[in-house]
Amino acid sequence: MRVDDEGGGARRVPDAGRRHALVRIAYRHIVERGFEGLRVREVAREAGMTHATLLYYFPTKEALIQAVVGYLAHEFSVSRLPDLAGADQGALGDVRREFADVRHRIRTTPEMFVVLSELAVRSRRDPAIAHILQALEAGWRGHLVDIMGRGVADGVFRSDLDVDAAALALMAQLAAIGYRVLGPYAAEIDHLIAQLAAQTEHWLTTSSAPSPTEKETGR
Amino acid sequence: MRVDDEGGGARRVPDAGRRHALVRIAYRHIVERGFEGLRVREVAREAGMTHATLLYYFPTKEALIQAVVGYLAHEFSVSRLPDLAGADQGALGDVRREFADVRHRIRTTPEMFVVLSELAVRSRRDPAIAHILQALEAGWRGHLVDIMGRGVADGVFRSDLDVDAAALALMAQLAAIGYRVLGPYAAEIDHLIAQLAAQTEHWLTTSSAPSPTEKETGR
Amino acid sequence: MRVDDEGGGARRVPDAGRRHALVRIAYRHIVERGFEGLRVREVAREAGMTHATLLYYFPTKEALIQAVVGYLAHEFSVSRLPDLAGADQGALGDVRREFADVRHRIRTTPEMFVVLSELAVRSRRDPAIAHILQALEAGWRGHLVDIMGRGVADGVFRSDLDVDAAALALMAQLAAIGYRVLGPYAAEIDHLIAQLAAQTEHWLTTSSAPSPTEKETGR
Amino acid sequence: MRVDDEGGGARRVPDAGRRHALVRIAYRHIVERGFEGLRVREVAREAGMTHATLLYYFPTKEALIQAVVGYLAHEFSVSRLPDLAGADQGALGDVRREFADVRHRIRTTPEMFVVLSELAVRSRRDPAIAHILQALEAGWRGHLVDIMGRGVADGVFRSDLDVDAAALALMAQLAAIGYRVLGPYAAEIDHLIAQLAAQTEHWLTTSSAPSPTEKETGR
DNA sequence: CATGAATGAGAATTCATTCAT
DNA sequence: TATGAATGAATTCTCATTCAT
Repeated sequence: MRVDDEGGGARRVPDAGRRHALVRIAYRHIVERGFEGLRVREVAREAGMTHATLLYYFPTKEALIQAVVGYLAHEFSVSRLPDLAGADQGALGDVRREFADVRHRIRTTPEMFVVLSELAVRSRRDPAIAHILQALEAGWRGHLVDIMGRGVADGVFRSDLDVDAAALALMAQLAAIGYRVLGPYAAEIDHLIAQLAAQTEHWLTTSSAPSPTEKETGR
Repeated sequence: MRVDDEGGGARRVPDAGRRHALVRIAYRHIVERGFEGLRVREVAREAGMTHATLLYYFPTKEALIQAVVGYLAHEFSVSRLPDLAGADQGALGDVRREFADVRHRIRTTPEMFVVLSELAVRSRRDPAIAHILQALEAGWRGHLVDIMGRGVADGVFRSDLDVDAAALALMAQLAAIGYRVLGPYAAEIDHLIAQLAAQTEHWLTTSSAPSPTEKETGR
Repeated sequence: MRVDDEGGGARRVPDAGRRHALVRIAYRHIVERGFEGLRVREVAREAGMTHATLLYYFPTKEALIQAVVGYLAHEFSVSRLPDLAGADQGALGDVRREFADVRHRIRTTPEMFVVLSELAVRSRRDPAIAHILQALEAGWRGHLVDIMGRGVADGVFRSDLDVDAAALALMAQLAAIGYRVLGPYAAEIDHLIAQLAAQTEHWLTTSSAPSPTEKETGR
Repeated sequence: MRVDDEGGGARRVPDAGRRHALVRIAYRHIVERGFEGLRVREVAREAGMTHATLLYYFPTKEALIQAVVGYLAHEFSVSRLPDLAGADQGALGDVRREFADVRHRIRTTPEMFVVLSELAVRSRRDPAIAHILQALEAGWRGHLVDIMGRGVADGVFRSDLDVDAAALALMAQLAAIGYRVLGPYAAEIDHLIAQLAAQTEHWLTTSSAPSPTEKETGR
């Protein structure tokens, strides 16, 4: 279980390296056993140290969790589809890309959504987590609002689009897709994404003729 | 703290009453502190008994949790909007009703969604919960597929509608709404519902030819 | 597991009957799970009553155990080989009969030895049990001393026999046979009995020529 | 897991020492209160630590018990009478030595028999204990068979001796002596030992012909 | 007689955390 | 840095016993 790795060079792994290793292990543990199943002893052992040493790097379990959350936030932002070289796709392309992104994430790093939902649940009781999650969402939302605004400005989206509402709806749908990774419908994820993408696109690109239905949903 | 409660008769409710009270208290605790924060001692104390007595009613903590899950499932099914007396609403009306239902639930029993998401997270590790949740979703999905099929048959929905995909998408959207109860966007829930409802309706009722023409038939 | 037995006659089993049933069940439980595994609830359930009712018959678990001990003592005394009609066997016959008895008991009611050894262990901490066991042994020992005395008087046994020591040794050997029921040598019990019987008889019936070895065992 | 134990140095005995101390205390507790009376809290307290610390050394109560059993097995094998320097005693001497051993053990470490009988009772439900006990007995039995065989080969024991049966009988007798430590006849142990030794020797050394003649060869 | 309900006094075990070295 | 040792606070669960009805 020891990690004697590095051969000759600088003898000991510097602070950051060990910390990072611990965070990644903790991350994986949360994926596998959930938040309530996270044990500092286990994480430490897997990292080749005792729990006492782990608590040297992270003075408290909470601190470790915070680091995991930070790690997740970072991973989330770098896990988008690599940019299609240069080409500007326009607002519609950007929306499509959002769906493509979520599909890409589900394919490459599905555990991310597992942690994300654990986090979402936990955020209700943990303000620190709530704060980070909120920041994440706020940034994303702004991004979507931008896209919507651009789409309207470019005449690609319907002129009467409620930019905020559309962004909100898109975000909710994309999130909903992520939550499905967990459930028994994982196999149908691609269908779901295609369907939601089609519906969204259809809505966004329909010309403005106002249908009377839109305002009457509730009873 | 005693719960000599309800009923009209005279005798003490011997079993079911106490059990039910315990389940409701446990339910509330899960809402407030999450699954991992559920403590039999706390629940028992709040019910005016010792934890030993609680374990008399529920031989194990797990049994209590199962009862809570059962309670939730039941509550979920009875928490729909009361039926609009007799009147058949048609498929479109049924879809609208789904959105209305979710809004109604969010207004009257928002905690339900809290427990539901705790459950969803927990179901990944607890087969018993996974099973119940799955049954719940399967039933719901069948219901939505029915609606979609009826809508197509009645000519109210587009003739080329992918019934299964549409149901799946609708379910995801409705769930997405529920998940939002937790987050910081609670205030915008109504907007979100309206938007998703509009988009969905728009998609469903568009005639097959990708023309901008919209036809509205439902009442 | 219910014990609805008796058909029409006197409706309820009188005190003694129920008590006896409970004792027998408890006895069996001790055989199967040992003293520390005895649970009043289990015994009661098997008797078709609640533990509260059992504690009505036996005010305390200890009282139930005492009753079991009494039952055992009684069973032990009636479990001897049925008398060989009338015929007086003489002292040697009596000794043989002791060995035959122990073999008979092992064949017919081996559990008795299980309980007996549980009891023996427990008697070290429970004076009440110790007392009963002691009475049992004292009676038995007296019986053996009688036999030995008679054997010497009749000239069947060696004239220099230490009656007390011989009785003590015989008792110890017979008990040792019983203890073997538990262990892995159960299959060899018959050999063991035969061997010990032969050795004992040989000793008892050897003529008195005093061998110098007898006094030099210890170092 | 470190084993820096005692040598001569200065350091505190880090691991083995404490563990050993705990085992000895537990051993004593079993002697005094039996297996069912063993409480980790008590043992820990007596060792000057909290029960949590004890469970640091022995992750489970069962582990502690196993250690006690191991300790007993070890103690049992070293508790024999110290060898009479060099001198070969012959088979008869070996048999005598067995009796002398049991007397020695009863004098110096009578508790051993207490634990042994607790163990014997418990072994019926605990395969781990059964296994150890069995190994102990098997080894002992082999030893006795050896002695018997040698005795016959050397012409010291009767030529028609059933070596296996005699060993079995001897083992049972020696065990019988041990069991007596518990009971109220402790005072007579020496008589018992002498008597059984005499009977055994008498049997072993009688010449084959069922004649009353006795021949003594051993020193 | 009989019982359902309630309870208290433990029991073992878990786990994050502290601390001297 | 790193760790072994120690701990306390909590947690679930067990079980004999009590008691009102």
